[in-house]
Amino acid sequence: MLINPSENERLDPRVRRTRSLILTAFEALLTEKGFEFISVQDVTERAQINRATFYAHFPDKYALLDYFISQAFMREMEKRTLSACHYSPENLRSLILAVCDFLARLHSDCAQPHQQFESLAEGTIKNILFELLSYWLKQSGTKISTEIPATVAAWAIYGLASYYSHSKKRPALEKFVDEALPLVAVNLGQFA
Amino acid sequence: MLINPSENERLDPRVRRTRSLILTAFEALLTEKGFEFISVQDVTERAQINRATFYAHFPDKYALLDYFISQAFMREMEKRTLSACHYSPENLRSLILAVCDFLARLHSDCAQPHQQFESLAEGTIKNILFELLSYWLKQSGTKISTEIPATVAAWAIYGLASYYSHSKKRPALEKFVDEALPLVAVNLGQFA
DNA sequence: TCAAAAATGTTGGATAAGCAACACAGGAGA
DNA sequence: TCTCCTGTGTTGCTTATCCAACATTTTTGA
Repeated sequence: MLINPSENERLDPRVRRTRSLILTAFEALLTEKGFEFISVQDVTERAQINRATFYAHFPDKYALLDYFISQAFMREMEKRTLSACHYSPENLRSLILAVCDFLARLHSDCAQPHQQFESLAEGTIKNILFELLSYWLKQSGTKISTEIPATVAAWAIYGLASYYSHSKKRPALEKFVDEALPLVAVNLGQFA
Repeated sequence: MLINPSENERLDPRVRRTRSLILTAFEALLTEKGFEFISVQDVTERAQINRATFYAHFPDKYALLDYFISQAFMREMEKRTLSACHYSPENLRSLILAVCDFLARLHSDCAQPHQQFESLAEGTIKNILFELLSYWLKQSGTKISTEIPATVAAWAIYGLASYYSHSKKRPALEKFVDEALPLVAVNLGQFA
């Protein structure tokens, strides 16, 4: 529901190709040097596209990062079949697992994740989480506004994942999540 | 000399990309099914380009095969530094080795190399050989026309490679070439 | 043998990508 | 300070690609 697969398919093939070239180049550069050291020129040279073409798709490199994170995160959620779903404790558990996993991998894949990079990623991911949780809650036909509980849960989940992915010696993921799950579930369960 | 590297670089980036997409798709299809079973649609679908775009580059799939073989063969010759060169017995030996190698690999990489495929490839490769040998002979400033000796040698070399690549149990390549070399060398040596 | 389906080439008009040039902003170094 | 250099956005114009539609052939299979 968050992703519209047909939208992507009915896009002009040239647009699809260009975006994909940009994303691939950007991903490679992220593993090589920090986000702050990547210039638009770097990306366009690596992607073998014209610089003007880049600006036809993204206002600047920050928008590209946002798009990159969104794509990667949503693809991950799709893979775990969480996007077209509803609330349940099991689904919530899978979701938290997925976010922890994603964030941990993001940090290990990207060279020197710096402050700027982190906070941009955080905003993007929390937005998607908020949308997803709102969707879940609306599915269960609650009469109350979903905004508050979705916000609380989105922040809580991201906080857990951030804590997990930054821990020096990461605890066993499953155990960590099982311990944290009830705290988030109690906030959502009463609305769903 | 046979290849003009700058020509490829000053090409429109979109053209380079499209050709490369077509070649990659075609190569993959060749390993999967025989040339005769590959349609233009197959290629354009795999390459994710419009069918009309294909026809803007190649008149039909036979022209594509020609281009494909030329590219691959010339790249192979470039790699062995035979293209910008002159005649000498050692160079001739390397050349024969390269052709045998190329043809043998071509036959093992492509699914069911059929009659049509073979004769098209043969024509393309012999043309390139002819150009290369002519260039070699002209380098040595001979006064006599290079056409006859270049033709004889091109056919002889291709014949050797064809024989080699079709033999049931292929003899040791080096030994095979060393045995054949003098026969070709005697035809070229007197003109260079 | 015949009709349906699939592949081939071609066309005109729409659109994305490329290019060269520009003004501008920041940083490095003399 | 001044200049040089590199990166940023933007623009008008050109060109390659896309698309939908069409008439033909070729293949299929009933």
